[in-house]
Amino acid sequence: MSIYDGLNERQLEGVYQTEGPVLLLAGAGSGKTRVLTHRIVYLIEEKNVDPWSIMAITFTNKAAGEMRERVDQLVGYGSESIWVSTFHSTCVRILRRYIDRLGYDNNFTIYDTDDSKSVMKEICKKLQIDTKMLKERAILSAISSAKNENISATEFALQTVGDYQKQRISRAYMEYQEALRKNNALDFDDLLVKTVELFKTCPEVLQAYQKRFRYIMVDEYQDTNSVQFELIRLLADAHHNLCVVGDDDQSIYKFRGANIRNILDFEKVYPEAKVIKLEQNYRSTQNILDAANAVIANNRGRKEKKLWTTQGGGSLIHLRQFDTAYEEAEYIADDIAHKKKEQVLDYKDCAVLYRTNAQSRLLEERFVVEGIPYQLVGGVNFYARKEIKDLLAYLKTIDNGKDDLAVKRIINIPKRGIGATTIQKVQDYADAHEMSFYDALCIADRIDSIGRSAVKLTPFVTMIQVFRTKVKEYGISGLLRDILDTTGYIQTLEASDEEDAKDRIGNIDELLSKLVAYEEAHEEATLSGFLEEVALVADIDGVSEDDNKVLLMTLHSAKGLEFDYVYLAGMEEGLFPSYMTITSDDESEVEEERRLAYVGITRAKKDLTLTCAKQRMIRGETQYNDISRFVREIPVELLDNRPLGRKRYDSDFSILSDSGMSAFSFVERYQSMQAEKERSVPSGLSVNANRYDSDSFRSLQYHNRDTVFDLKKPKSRSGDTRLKDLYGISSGSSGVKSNFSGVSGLSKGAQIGSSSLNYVVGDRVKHMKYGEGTVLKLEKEPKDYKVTVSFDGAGTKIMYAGFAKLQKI
DNA sequence: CGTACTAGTCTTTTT
DNA sequence: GACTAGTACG
Repeated sequence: MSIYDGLNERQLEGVYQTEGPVLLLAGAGSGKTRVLTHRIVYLIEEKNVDPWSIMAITFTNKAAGEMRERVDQLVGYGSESIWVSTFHSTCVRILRRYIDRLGYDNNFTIYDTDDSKSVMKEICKKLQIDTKMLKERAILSAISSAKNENISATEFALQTVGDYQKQRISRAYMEYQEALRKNNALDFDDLLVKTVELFKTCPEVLQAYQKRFRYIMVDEYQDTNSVQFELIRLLADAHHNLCVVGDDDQSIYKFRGANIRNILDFEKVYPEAKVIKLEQNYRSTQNILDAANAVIANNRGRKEKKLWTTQGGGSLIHLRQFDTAYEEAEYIADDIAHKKKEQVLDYKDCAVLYRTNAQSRLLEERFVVEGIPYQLVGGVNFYARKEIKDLLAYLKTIDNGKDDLAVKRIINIPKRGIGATTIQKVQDYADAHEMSFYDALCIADRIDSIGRSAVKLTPFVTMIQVFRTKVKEYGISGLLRDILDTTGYIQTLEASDEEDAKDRIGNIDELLSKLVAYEEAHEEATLSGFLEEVALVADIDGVSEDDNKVLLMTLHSAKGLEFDYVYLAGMEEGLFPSYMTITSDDESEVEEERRLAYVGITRAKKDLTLTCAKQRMIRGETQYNDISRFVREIPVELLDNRPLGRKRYDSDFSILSDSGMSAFSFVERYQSMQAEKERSVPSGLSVNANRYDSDSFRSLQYHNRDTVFDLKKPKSRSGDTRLKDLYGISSGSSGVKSNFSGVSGLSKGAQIGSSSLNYVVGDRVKHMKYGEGTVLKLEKEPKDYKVTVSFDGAGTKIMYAGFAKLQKI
């Protein structure tokens, strides 16, 4: 009995085809990881390939660890010398050795998005870029896109002729790279770009790696960007033993530069490539696969694939719609709790997936209430928290004095009475003498302009120096303890009346344990090593299968994972697909969302539940969204529309009714109701309303939370009576300003705004985010008008007129 | 120099 | 609604 017996013919083909370029088109759940691990085992055991000359690139550290583990189980030796890691980690490893050849120090620091933003902020100030017109974020994302295409600052500059905006970005790009170089720092994209640059400028380095890596494998190939492709191409150039594994239907990272052409055009770049399709699915039931196939079939320009399984149909896909997002969360929590009680499932078999991180809050609250253990993946990164960033900045300063950003972050934390003016003076001096900020600090007593403030700076510098000398004695965890003691960071936190001081201290404890764990795992635990690991962790990396917890995460984070029970929450137009993509001119954006839906559906092994809410609060705004088009793309016979066994859900909307009404008849009914409403509202009514200052507005929103709107039974009929008669406000032809009294209970009083409603029911209007739409309804609220608009792209929304800032068109 | 409050922005997804 | 940057004031 051989270890390859369990593989099907196609999979074996992928295992045995070790030489030359191979494209493994692997549908979801088709066992691609199995092929990859067995391929590695085959290379080592049957082909006597030295594990040292095998490189495998995965998408996350977690995947890398799992692959190594699996190979370990099969081979039992040598797996530790296989180079398995992510693109970013791979590059860091190479750059740590050779980046001095590009004029950086080998102990460079890695900047996260926050760090980059701080740098960019200063640059904008320096270049006098009005960040209202051109946001730091926008500049950074332009730079990032350029880097993903391997376009350097100099090359970028060449493409800007005649485009003023681009020229500004180009200047900023130049300055940004210069600042990073000065700080001896690289951002995420630089890790890739600089490695490619290194290979191109130092052929001997490239050759050394080419010689070493005789077999290269890349997982999740559909999500590689142009630089990553370039990197792989360079590395594989000597032996051409490149095996890429991916699924074009699961390409979901276009927004960060992934180039789907990499996988679609693989055969063009490598005409001799062997293409193997894996279509047999070992993960899900036929019903789930049918749903996934049906949804993804709506995309164009894909490599035709159809997943199949020998498993039976399985249970139908559950579809539930609720009045509010609260009820949605309640249902999911209840359902899991119920099934757990019945011993149908264990917590760890479940995952709740959603489109946006913001959706996690309600779910979390509900899980807490019901006492269901859960783990949240993503959201605010642990290492992005303030207290953690502070302490990391200490470590960075001690590790790399050139990192001005880190030094400036902590120089006055905890408070040392060093203010912005002093910092600016030191910076000016550093600029004038072309030295780092920290070096200028060291000689602060000799800088005239600083004067008496130097007394405050010297102890800081001394402290850092002492840390540097002591780190060798007590190791890195000892260093952190010393930092905490010496600075009194925790005491300061305790003394502050901040509510979450306890949480923060808890986080610090966690950081400390992470340091200890790092020391235990690495014989030569260095500060740089730890900081690097920290910079490159993905949220998902912290997830362990041993914990018996329900996982909550975004669809993006769920890629590559599988669960018996999957809940896809928030299946609503405008949320998923997001209004950004619906309103975009680029049609391919909705296709990317559809791929995301495909990823979500195919995570489920046994049971899939789709939920949505009629009403949902997003960024303080109540939205009413239609059921997602992706749900409608699922053949109705795959969906259950029966009520659950428990009474309380029977009253859920019509899809749950005994009448056997399907989701589609629900949608139809919903639409006809919309149309009905449109007809019943009088037209030709023009109203001038007042706008309120932000104070009154806040209370409006608050009020809004407690109000349950119901599209079926409008609370107030804006129907037959003219608004002005009803509410005693003057109305008239558009453009006439009017006051309206009778607003009470507002602390600052409702100021009479200058804007007015110049649209009426039936008018076409434009919204900043949702684009164009038709006004369906205007309702008077105590403090503002509630406007119902059916947007062409983004569905129907109810919003407050004062907030929505609708333009008549 | 430190604070407390205000106004503005925002997120769709992340190595 | 949540968070952050900016500002006015002590």
